[in-house]
Amino acid sequence: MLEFAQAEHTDRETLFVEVILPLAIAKNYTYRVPYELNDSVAIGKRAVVQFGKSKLYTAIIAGIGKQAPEKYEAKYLVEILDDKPVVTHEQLHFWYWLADYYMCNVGEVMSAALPSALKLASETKIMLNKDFPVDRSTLHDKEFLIVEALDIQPELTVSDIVKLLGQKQVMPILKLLFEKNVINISEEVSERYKPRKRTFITLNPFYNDPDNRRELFGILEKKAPKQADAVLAYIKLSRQQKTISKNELIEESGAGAASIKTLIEKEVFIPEEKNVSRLYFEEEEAINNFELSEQQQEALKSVSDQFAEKDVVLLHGVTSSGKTQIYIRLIEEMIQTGRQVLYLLPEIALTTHIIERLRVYFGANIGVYHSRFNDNERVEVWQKVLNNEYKVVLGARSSVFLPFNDLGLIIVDEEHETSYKQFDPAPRYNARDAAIFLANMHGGKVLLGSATPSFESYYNARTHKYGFTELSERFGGVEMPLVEIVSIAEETKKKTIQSHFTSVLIADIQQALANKEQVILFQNRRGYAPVLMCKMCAYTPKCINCDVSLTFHKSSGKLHCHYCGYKEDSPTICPACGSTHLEYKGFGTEKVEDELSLILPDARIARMDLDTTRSRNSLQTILNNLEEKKIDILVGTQMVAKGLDFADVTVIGIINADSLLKFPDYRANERSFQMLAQVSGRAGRRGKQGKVVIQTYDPGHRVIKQVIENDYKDLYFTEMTERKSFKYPPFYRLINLDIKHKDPEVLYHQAIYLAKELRKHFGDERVIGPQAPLVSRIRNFYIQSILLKFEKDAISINKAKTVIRDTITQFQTTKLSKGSIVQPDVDPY
DNA sequence: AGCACGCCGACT
DNA sequence: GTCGGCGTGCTC
Repeated sequence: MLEFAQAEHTDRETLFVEVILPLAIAKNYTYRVPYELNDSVAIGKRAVVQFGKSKLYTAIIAGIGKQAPEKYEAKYLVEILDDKPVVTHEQLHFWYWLADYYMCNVGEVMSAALPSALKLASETKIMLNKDFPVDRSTLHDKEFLIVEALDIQPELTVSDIVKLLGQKQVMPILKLLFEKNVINISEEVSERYKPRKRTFITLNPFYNDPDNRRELFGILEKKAPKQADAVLAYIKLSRQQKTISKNELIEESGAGAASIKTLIEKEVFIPEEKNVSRLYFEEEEAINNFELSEQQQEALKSVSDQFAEKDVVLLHGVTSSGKTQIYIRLIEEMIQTGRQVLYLLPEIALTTHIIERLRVYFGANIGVYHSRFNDNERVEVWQKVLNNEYKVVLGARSSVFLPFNDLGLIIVDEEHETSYKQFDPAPRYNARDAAIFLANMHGGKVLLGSATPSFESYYNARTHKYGFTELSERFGGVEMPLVEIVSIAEETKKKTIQSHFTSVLIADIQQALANKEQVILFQNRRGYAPVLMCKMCAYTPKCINCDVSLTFHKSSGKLHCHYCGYKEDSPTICPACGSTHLEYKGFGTEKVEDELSLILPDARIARMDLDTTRSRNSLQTILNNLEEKKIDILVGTQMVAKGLDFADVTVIGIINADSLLKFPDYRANERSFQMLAQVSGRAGRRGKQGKVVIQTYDPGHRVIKQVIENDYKDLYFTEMTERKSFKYPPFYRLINLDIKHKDPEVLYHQAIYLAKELRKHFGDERVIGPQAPLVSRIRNFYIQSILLKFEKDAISINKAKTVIRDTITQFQTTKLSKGSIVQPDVDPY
């Protein structure tokens, strides 16, 4: 990779640098260093270079050499932006590894890794930073000129500024302006992270004194009994919990918001706005009660012990078992040794106040890195990590790209979360896997934590590649929910089932509603009915692009394709035979919602799926309504399974578990299991016993049994190693490809050709497809993936990559295709 | 990623 | 006869 060694040099020599450009190009380019910059060049610094006819880019110096290139005349680099490298040698190593592993260009990795403010290019947009009004008299002439121009035209590109100043060297000026907070650089219009605020109430310490308090009551009881109630309620609540929100107080006391407001004005109550989260309640409790239980202590010790031998340990802890507390102890230990810690969380979890809590705990040592932070903030974190000012970084997947010097520990929380994998632009990396490589590079350790570990991590743990530790009890005496399996077949026979709801489920829902508790119903299909079928000729409308049956949506009255979004009007007569006997088969969330409202007309029912949450704030609104108890029953798809914790949800109903159980491949089965376990884990909190009702035609199904017994640890493993009846046995790897073409015919031929090539190299049994699985994966004019069978050491994924790479290159030269080929992506599962 | 070059269809 | 579509190839 780094072909040039760092050169010893004097002023007189001509130096050449090899730079990484933030573009999807296959190789690095060499530039000539002007004499006066000889002393400034260093690996990891940013250089501004002209690439192509007129474009300027910020590149990273990846190597320095003295040899002039033979085949071409190297251009001079324009300028060096940094005094000190902004990218470390380790990072460069990491970039190259990532590019190789995920089959993309280093430039693409660079693009993903650097905050955009560090990547000034000619088309980069410059704006005034409105948050920081700056005293303009302190600006130099040229800076002033830029600021004035921005007054007239709020958005300028770097090229505009080049024209404005009549000079090529503008980057250093812009860099300075950025550092002075005068300008913003290319801030994406993405939604800014808005923490959710809630008002908390504390009693003025003045009234902690018994005499003062008595006096207060004396006055209030006569003049304002409602206010007296509020104060009493506060005192009552303060015995049970540490923090009291305004809403809780209103509810407990029966006094109105006005009374509380008056008390605040009288300075009896002191309000405080705090960021709160609706997600991950367990974290709050975890950090408030900081005594490790016996089981936690054992788990902590077990993790530490295993780190002596293993680089990675999987911590499997059921929902609410208090994994966070173990993380905190480990972080503390690591900081004491002076090494850095990276705490990875899935995107959504980061909006929580776990950040706040950890700040309290670790002070200014902790940094947060988040895609919804703006660029100024991101660059700030970058610099502080580089300067070793942050010992702990809490971040989403992109924080694996931060310039760590000495990473001792990476915690990957909710290790199974798919949001760790980046899908859309290359590099299509999984931060969990990248983290393992990263830690390894630094000689650090990785702790993977999850209540429902991913298949592959479980496998690695069971084969002793990873260490393994378990937390099987909920923390703080919270009971596991009761799980009841109800046979749909039996209730149908006894005629006790109404629509899709068994008598057991209805009874539980009614009980919950009577107790003013809430219910979540899970149905893993959106829309009204997934299939429309002609009763006469069995015709079903299919998507013109994707060849899957179209789902009927009652809300739009149309048939939708859930793969590509194609829509058409729902026919009233069969297009094939003209019959009017069309039948909706199966059911989705829309139908569940519809029919439940007939059975329970008084219940307030809401639906949460992709259709109801598409618009900007709708998800927020639904969650708020649920929390404020404006919703009694929430019907939803997988969305309801993810991290939603509400104290008053006591009943979870799984309308039809079978839709989760009959998937043909292990990976889908893994997901079903996780889904069931995650949904079930939501029932009951804070002293309330939860209940899970699973409706199924197949009560004896293994997966269901495992859920009841909470014994899924063996499930994965047995599925992987023993069961032969699965269509795709273990050790198959899904290799994600990204071959694009507008003509599905061409794609089809490419798919077949690719499979043929792979067969030639790996033998018939190892390659699945192309006909069934591979071709069915052609969607939206992409070949998305191919399945390969990997038996332990039999073939390396690298060989497969090489073959795929070669074959795909051939596509461009053979008559097979005129299509453009996008970088393939190997999914390391 | 941009951008130029070049080869084919539909227009003032 | 040209304008403009995008397929292809190159950028140090």
